[in-house]
Amino acid sequence: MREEAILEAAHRLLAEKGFQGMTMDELAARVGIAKGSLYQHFRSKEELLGVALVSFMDRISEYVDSLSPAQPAIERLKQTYRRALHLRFQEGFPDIFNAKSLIKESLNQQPVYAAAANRLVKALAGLVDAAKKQGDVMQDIPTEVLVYAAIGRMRDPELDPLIADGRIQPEALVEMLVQMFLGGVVTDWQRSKMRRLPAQRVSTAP
Amino acid sequence: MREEAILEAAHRLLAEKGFQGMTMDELAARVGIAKGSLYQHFRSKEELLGVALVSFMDRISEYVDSLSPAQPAIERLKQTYRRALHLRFQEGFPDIFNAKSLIKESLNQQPVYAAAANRLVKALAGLVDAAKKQGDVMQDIPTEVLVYAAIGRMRDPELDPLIADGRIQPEALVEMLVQMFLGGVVTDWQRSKMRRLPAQRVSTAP
DNA sequence: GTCTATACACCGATAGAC
DNA sequence: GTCTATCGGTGTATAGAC
Repeated sequence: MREEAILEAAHRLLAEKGFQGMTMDELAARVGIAKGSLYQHFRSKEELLGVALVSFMDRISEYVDSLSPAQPAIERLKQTYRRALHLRFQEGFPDIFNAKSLIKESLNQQPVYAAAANRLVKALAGLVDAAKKQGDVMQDIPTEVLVYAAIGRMRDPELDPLIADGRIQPEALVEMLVQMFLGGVVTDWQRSKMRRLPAQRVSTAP
Repeated sequence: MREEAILEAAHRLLAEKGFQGMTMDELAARVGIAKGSLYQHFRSKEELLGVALVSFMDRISEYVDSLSPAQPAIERLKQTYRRALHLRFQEGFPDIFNAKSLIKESLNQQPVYAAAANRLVKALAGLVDAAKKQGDVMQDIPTEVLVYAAIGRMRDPELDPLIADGRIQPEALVEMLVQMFLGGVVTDWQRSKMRRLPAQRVSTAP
């Protein structure tokens, strides 16, 4: 399908340059069609962004759903994080949630986008909640904070210099990131000194 | 000084919309001067970006230098992270290192930018190395990976939805982020099961 | 559906008066 | 130095032929 080719090119371009940096000219050139033809498939650049993000988020949601529930949730969480990091280093990872962005409003007006975002957050929250119940994730950080932090860590654009300059291999970096996210950076001794956080509530989505 | 006002407005605008999204029209409007006048202080938008990032990075570097060396390095690291998070929630946190960006080259051609970036990385690396020597930070993650991860976590744009929707207070979130970055998210029991990483080397900067 | 051509708006940067 | 006015280039979107 032609639209799939457009979406894949858009996905890469979005990860590279962001929404503002991606131009319809360059996108058309990469796909190998005329710029005007893009508008036969998508009504606007913003709609194109929405559809591209949906297809990307669905890939992760489907991956979560594909994992066997027999596995401990913490393992599924770890696998999902690894999977997202591999996607990120292979193809890039677009800016899925950008609250302050100029385009947030137009994205939220696209029902398919809102649905896909909700599905992804729910899938990850399910993993986190299950891992908490199984005693593998700390209780004192609210699930929603963990979920958004996890999504942020899948993207982590600040790590690009290390990769781009060839100073570390992506495979090695993936395992370090897994350990940092799940286990933190301090030693056991130092960790035992950290005090528990007071219970905090996160209000539900508006 | 007029230039300080421009830089402060630019700093906020960059954090909100990024380099591409910031326009000289809007910047001039926020400062309250005409667009043409901007070019009396900065030769181009790219130069303006460079100077704005320098002043921002220097604030963090100076904060690190201001901390008493009598304190354990892990405490100084924690304080620096808290300080950066407060900056981030109050004023925003610009995209300091964006390797894939279109403007990376022009930034690296500005000696003041390269010097400030180097100073910031060195300051944080000093803290991390000292904390490692004092036995408070795990040895099996290279210092440079920790430094870039820390910078990324100071920015963490994916957390904005929680704040923007008023679902959690920034002060509460700061402490959660500190705990997550330093201590990770898993329980003690689960953490004891994580295997140590093989020793990895990160090659020096080119 | 795909193309070329073009309309229309915006943005970075400059010119020139005050 | 600051202003207004404007140039040149670029980007989104559309029109119309094939």
